[in-house]
Amino acid sequence: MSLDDRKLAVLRAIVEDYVATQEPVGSKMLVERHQLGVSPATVRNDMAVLEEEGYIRQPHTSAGRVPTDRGYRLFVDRLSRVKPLTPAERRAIERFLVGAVDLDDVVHRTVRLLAQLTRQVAVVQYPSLARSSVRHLELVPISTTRLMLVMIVDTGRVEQRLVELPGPIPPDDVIDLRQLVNEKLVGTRLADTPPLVQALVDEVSGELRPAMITLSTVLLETLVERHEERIALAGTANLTRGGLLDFQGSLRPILEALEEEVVLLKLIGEVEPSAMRVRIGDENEIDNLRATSVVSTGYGPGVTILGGLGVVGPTRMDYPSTIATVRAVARYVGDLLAQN
Amino acid sequence: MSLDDRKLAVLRAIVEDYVATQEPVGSKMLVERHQLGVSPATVRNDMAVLEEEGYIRQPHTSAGRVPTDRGYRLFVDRLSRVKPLTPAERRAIERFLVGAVDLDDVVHRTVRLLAQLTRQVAVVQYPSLARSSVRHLELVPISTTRLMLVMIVDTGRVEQRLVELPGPIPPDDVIDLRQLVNEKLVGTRLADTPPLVQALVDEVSGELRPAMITLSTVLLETLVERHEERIALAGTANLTRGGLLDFQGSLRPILEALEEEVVLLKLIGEVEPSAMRVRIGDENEIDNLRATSVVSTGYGPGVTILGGLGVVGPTRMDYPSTIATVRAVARYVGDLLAQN
DNA sequence: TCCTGGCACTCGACTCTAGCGAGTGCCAGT
DNA sequence: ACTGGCACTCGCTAGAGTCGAGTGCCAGGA
Repeated sequence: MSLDDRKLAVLRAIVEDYVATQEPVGSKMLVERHQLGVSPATVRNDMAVLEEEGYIRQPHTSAGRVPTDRGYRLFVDRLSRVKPLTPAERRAIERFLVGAVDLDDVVHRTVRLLAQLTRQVAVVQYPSLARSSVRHLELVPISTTRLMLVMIVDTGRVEQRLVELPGPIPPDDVIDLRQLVNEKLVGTRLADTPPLVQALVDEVSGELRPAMITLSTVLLETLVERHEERIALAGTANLTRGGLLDFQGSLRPILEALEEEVVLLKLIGEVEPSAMRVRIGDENEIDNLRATSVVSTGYGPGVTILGGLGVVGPTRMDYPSTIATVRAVARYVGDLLAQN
Repeated sequence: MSLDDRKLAVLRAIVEDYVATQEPVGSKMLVERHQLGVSPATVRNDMAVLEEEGYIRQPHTSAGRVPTDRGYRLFVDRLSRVKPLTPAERRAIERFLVGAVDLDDVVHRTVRLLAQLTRQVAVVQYPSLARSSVRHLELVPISTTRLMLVMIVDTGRVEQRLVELPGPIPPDDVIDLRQLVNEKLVGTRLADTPPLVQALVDEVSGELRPAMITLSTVLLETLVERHEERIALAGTANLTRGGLLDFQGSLRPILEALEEEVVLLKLIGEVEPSAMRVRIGDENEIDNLRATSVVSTGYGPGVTILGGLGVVGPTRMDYPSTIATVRAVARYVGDLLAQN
């Protein structure tokens, strides 16, 4: 059975009112606040149908209705238009991000901005290494048997790792090594480097070889195995808004989930290019976040995706605004990084 | 009026019981659980005195007593011995920190370890730049007018900044610049570099000079002005332990405070070498943390201090254990970094 | 066929009262 | 100086009563 237009309008009204007031909404209130053109009794009948279909539910008999996850889903998919940002918000984004001096700074400012604008928990992934390319590799001798490998990628990220060599190595050899790896690897995307690193080892012979083998191991580790994804988080204090009404009293599982980088990456990491992803309540794979909704997207210059960002909040959130804000911030950050 | 031994014993018992049970403790319970050798009535008299002196208070007439901040202070200063760690804890520390591959890894593991052992919010400052010394400076050309400055310090931290040159610069000049700054600055403590940087500028003449001036500005900024302190945080979920009893229901101000790096630095930054600092409730300078206690200390190899670390929890915390754990972790991390 | 006004009913939220009991302060006695 | 006894306080809990928002259903009307 499909829902007619009025029923959809009723659902929309319920979602909007509930998001605004945070209280179950009844038929009378509804006709008062929205011009539905029908009587409360009619609305009640519609509500009964909506409830049967699983879009809304009653917290207890004889209280108003509350949207279910399914109701929010329908609302997001078919009943809402993305709200355009206010000029003030637009200005806030620019003001906040102008003047960032390095990548760390950009990411930190972004995550705080997002938390502030949406009044929710914001998550921003650093540009993913796998999708970046090598700009420069530096080898700094620490002692005769130890090097520090510093890798600079085109998004501005810098990774370092200690290399324990199998034996002492003269300074000149370090210079040779540096030149070799730079020649072969600079400019390539990190996802494409593993075979090149292998080729590099095969090419080298003589006394440099053992050092190169060790170095290549560390390189591969840095590039691929330990996927060095980094994440910034802000706005956890926003979880306490609305008292204990959201999240039925226990912030615990949510805070726990937000501390796991792996979990966060899962939340905002697997993004289809430039698409918004909205996960409502039970749709989340992570059990601890079944009481929340996650709005996320990828960012990057043009169609390239460097990383993900998004917000986590109560299922009872203002989806149109949140989606608009997340999208706008993602676009802005993407462009900003493109200027690099 | 000074307190006799029994009154102190009573205070100690009250603190211990309250920390354990989280409930106001009455005279009867007290004599049952601790061998005080006197009757409840006597204890009541002692309690009356302790209350008059401001060490304990009654939540309401005819409930048990609860320690005040002042009571905890006396307890920490004079009534408790630092509890030695259990072998299990000691093992946990080693197991957790062995196998850290780089500085980031060390800090992350440390902060999680600390949060887990104390079951509170843990804060760890990255080794302070000011107290480290330069190991290597690298200049990577990004374009003809842009360089990336990468500074590696002896604690393993790596900082990068973009340098916008006043005009194009040939590759050879970059090499000269690199050599110059490395010659002069490698090995010096960052706190001592500003005059050296100045001297460097004065020494250079010719076409290199404008580039060197810009570079020196960025260097000084990185070294001093933007004090690039970094902080890691973990265990915020522990704030929700004990339901809403601690922090009288509102985590908000605490979460807000913990999101401010400046605030965190103030908390654990200004440490006297190897001394433990305990701030109880109202003793905290930060208003949002007046309901919490902070246990912190510095860490570093030997007597050198590289940074601070500590935990934030309810005033009602197990001070002896917490202090022991914080101290042990600080020592261990200090030694670990010394091996670098 | 669809909508509406009316009506009886449900049930959570709030208020009020009474009783319980842990805990206290005080006092007289040892 | 300590103790046992006693009257008192007051938060907590349980139960009863009331209120009212909101519902489902039904009969009548467009």
